Amino acid sequence: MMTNQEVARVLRQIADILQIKDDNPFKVKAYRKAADAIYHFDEDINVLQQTGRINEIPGVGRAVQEKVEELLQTGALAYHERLLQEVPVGVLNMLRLPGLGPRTVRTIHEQLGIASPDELLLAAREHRLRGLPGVGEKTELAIIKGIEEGQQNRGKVTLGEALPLAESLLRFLLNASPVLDGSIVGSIRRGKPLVSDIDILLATRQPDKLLPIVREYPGIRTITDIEPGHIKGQLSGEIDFELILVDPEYYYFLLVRATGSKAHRDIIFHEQLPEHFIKAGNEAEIYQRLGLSLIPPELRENRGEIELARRGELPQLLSMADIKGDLHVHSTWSDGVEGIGEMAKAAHALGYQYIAVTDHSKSLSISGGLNEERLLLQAKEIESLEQKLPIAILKGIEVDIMKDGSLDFADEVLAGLDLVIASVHSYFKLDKNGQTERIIKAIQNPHVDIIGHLSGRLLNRRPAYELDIKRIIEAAAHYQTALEINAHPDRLDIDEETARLAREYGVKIAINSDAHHRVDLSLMRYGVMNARRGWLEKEDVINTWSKERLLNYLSSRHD
DNA sequence: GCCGTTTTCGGCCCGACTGTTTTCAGTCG
Repeated sequence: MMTNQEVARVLRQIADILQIKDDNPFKVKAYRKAADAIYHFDEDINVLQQTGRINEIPGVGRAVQEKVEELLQTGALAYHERLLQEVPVGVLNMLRLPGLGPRTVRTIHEQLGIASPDELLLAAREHRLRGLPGVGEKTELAIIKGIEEGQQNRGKVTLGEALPLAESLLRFLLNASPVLDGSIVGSIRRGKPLVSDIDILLATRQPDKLLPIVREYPGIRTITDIEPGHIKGQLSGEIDFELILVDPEYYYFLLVRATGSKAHRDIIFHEQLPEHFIKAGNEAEIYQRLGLSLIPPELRENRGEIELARRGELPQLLSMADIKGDLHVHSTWSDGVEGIGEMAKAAHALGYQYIAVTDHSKSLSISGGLNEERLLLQAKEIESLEQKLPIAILKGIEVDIMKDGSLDFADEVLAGLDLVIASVHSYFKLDKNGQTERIIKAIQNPHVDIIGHLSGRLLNRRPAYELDIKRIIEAAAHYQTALEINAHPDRLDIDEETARLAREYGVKIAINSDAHHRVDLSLMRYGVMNARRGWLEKEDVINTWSKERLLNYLSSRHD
C-alpha cells in the first residue's frame, strides 16, 4: 500500500527525468502538477482508486490515472522503471544542487558518465567538469560547495517528512493488543527541524509478540536489526526507525530518557538508578522525583531549562490551542491553488478567528503576483466574501523587498491594506551588509507589519543568505516590526535561536503557515513547535491574540 | 500530459540574472 505522498514522489521523479531528457516542458509541468495535487489531496488515493475516482483530482487526466492505478495495484510502475534505467536516481539527486539544472545535469551524465553527487564531487575536485559546455570554474566551485554543505545534513530529513510517518507508525502499533502505551521520542518529539530517524517507545509485557506485528505494517521497507527490547529497520521513504520496547513500570522513566538530548538527560539523571523512577504515572512525576518541574519536550536541550525547572521558573510556552489565526495565506490570485473563500472556510474549520490573504506582488511574476489594479479587485472580492463567511479576512500582501530595500508597491498602496508582509525573493547572494541594510530598510517602512521568512533558508536545499541577525533584531525592536516564523517545515524561518533572541529584545512574532493550499494551513503546528524551541510564550506571538486586539494593534501601528 | 460553452486541438509559459560566452543558454524564484 502506498500513501498519496509516495505516489506523488514517483510522479515527481518522472517529471525530473523527463526534464533531463528534454521532453515537452508542458508534459513535465503536467506531471509535477498532478504530483502536487495528489500530495495534497484530502482523500486517500487508495480509496479513490477502489472507486475509480482518481481522475477527479484536478490535474490528473487519463494518462496519469492509468499510471497511478498500475502503481497502486502492483506496487511498481513499468514506465517509471524504464525511465530510471536511462536516468538513475543519483542523477536526479544532482538536480538538487544549486546552479545545476536539467541541461547541465544531462550534459554531465551523458558526456562524463557521472551518475551520483559523490562521483560529481570527485570530478569537480579534479577539475574534470570545466570545459563542458556552459560549465566553468565558478560552476565547479558552486558544485563542490553545494555538495559539501549538503553532507553536513547527510541522511537527515525534515520534521515535516518524518513526523507524519512516525505518527502513522505509532497509530498502527497502538492498535496492537500487546502494546499498552506508546510515544514518539527522540529529536522528533523535541521538534527539531531536521531529524535522522524515527524513535518510538512502546510499553508492553509481551515484547516477543511485536515483531510479526511490525512486519505487517504496510510502510515498512526492511527490518534490519532485532535484539531484546529493540527493533530497527527502514520505512519506505528511506527513513530509519527504531522501536524501543519497555516494561510498563519503566515506561515514563524511559519516555523522559529517550526524549531529551544527551546533554539534558546526562545532567538530570546523573548517577540515578532506574529503580528510583519505577511506576511513575506520568512524566511530571519523573521530573518531580528529580526535584524539577515538568520540562516541555522542546526545551530538553540543556540550554538553561534545567536550572529554571529547579526554581520553577520555566517559560509558559505557547501551544497550538493558542493560535487564533493565520496571517500569511496565498490564493489563486497569485500562486495559491485555491480561492480565498476555500482558504477562509478551511481556516474557520480550524477554529481560527481571522486569516490574512497575502498574495505575492507584481515583481514576482512567475507567481502571478498582483499589480495595483488586481490588488483592488481582490479587495472587492474579500469584502464580499467577508459578508458571507463567519471569519475575518484581512486584506494583505506579501510585498517583495527589492534589491535596494524599497518595496514593490508605493506607500499609498500599502496604506490601503490591513496587513503587510515584506519578503525577499531575489538577490540571495548580496553580501552580508547589503542584505542586512536592504531588510532593515523594509523594517523601517511604517506600513510593513511583518518580515516574512527572514533568512531565506530551505532545509536540506538552500542555506540562509548572509545576514547580521542582531542588527536586524535591534531594528525590528526599534520600529516594532514583527518577524515571521514561517511554519512550512522546509523553512522554519526564523529559526529557534533567532526567535529566542527576538523575544529577549521584545520583538513580536507571527507564526504563519504560508499556505498555498487549504491542507497546508495545518502546517502551522511545525511553526508552533519551532516557536516553543525558541522559548516563546503566548504573549510574544501576535496571532495568538484575539481578533479585536490584533486589529487594534495593526491599526495603531499604521497611525 | 491536461484542459475546454469562445476550442477535442492548440494553448499552456515569466523575466532577470549568471556565468559562460563573444551573443546567449541555462537557472531560478
